[in-house]
Amino acid sequence: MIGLLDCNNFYASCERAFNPKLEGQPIGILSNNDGCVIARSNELKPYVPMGMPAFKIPPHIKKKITLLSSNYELYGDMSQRVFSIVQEYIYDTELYSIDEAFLHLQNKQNATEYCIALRKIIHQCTGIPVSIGLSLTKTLAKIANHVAKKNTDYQGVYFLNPDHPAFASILQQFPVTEIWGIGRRLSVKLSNMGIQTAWQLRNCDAHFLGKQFSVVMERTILELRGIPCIDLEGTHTLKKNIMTSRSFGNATNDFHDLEDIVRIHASRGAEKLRSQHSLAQAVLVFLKTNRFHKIKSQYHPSIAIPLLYPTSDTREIIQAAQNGLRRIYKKNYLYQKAGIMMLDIVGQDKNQLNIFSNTNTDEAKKRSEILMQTLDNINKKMGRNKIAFGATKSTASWNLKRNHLSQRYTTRWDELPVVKAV
DNA sequence: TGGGGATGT
DNA sequence: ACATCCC
Repeated sequence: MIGLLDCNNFYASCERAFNPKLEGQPIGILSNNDGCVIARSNELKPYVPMGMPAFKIPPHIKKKITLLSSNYELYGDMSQRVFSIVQEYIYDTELYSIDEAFLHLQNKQNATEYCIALRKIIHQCTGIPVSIGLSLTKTLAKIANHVAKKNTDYQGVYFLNPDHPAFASILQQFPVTEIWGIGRRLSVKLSNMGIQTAWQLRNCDAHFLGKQFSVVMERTILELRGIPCIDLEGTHTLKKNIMTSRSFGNATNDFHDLEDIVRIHASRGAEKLRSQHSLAQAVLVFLKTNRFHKIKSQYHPSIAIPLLYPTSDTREIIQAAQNGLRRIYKKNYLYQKAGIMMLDIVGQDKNQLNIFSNTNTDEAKKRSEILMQTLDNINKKMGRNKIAFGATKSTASWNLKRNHLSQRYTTRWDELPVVKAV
């Protein structure tokens, strides 16, 4: 039995857990740089569609609602609290996103009751409401989760049983657009073929549509029939690419700004590599101008710099990234975004010696490992970027815009919630 | 007017 | 070296 646990309106619920005044209010959380609405409380949903840019919200609506900058430090910590409880009660879990986890439930008989109890504990300990969908496959568990959220009769847990008579009618009412793995583009194509509901897709020729679209489509159809094709992924599955990027608060064409930015992303990328015990064989650097400025000329360059040997050493990754930056930078453009990607990732055991390199001797390799480990340990203990390569002004104009940030209630001593006894 | 991925051509 | 698709 597969479960999908999903926190309800997660970001909004995190804000409410520490600010009860927001209870029952229409609130929205904004993306980085206070750009788009990326999370909404139920009360906001009728007024503001998902993903709407903040500047497009009509003023008379804006007056009546609360918009907050995203506070990932808070959400990340609350996420850990929720899932550490989940993992106390369920051994086999896959953390799928900041607010979702797939669960593998051994005992089919009492799964629903067990999940109802788990849900209560999570709410009691964290203040976060969650919904749990149960079924035979991940794709069906996702649908079950929608049912659990929509229908208040179920106490937040619903078991979608393919053998139950209700199964067909639930899938008949479920639009293809909302199926996990079917997005806007695909649902338009399916709609043109006359396929509009999950039930219709379930009854299609999986092999034929697999050829027409992709293996992903084929698996989705089989999963809709209750045949598991997508396993739970353990923490051991290595990422094949690692990207870190960010849009700027203000566009810039200053080369030194871009060097700072690329260095920060390269350091972060190297950290991510080390945290999954892998090495990259190439680093890709990219820049982007603002794609919404139709009039100004656009430039979206990228370049992949091969590394001499697989590495996760911050210094070498920074070197490569800055070489790449130098080669793609042109001063006549205003850049809005920059980032790096780690490519051709391999396991740490692939760190073979290279006879052509005097920086990859056994001795140098050991020293690099010790240095990086020390760096990671200090930053883990003292806070991200406590120790870094090169200094960066914290007032730089390209820094994130976050004008409506709430307190980081759970991770900063000076931002703890204050209780007043009257 | 977001960030992070996988996969296709 | 992109482009497309998805969450």
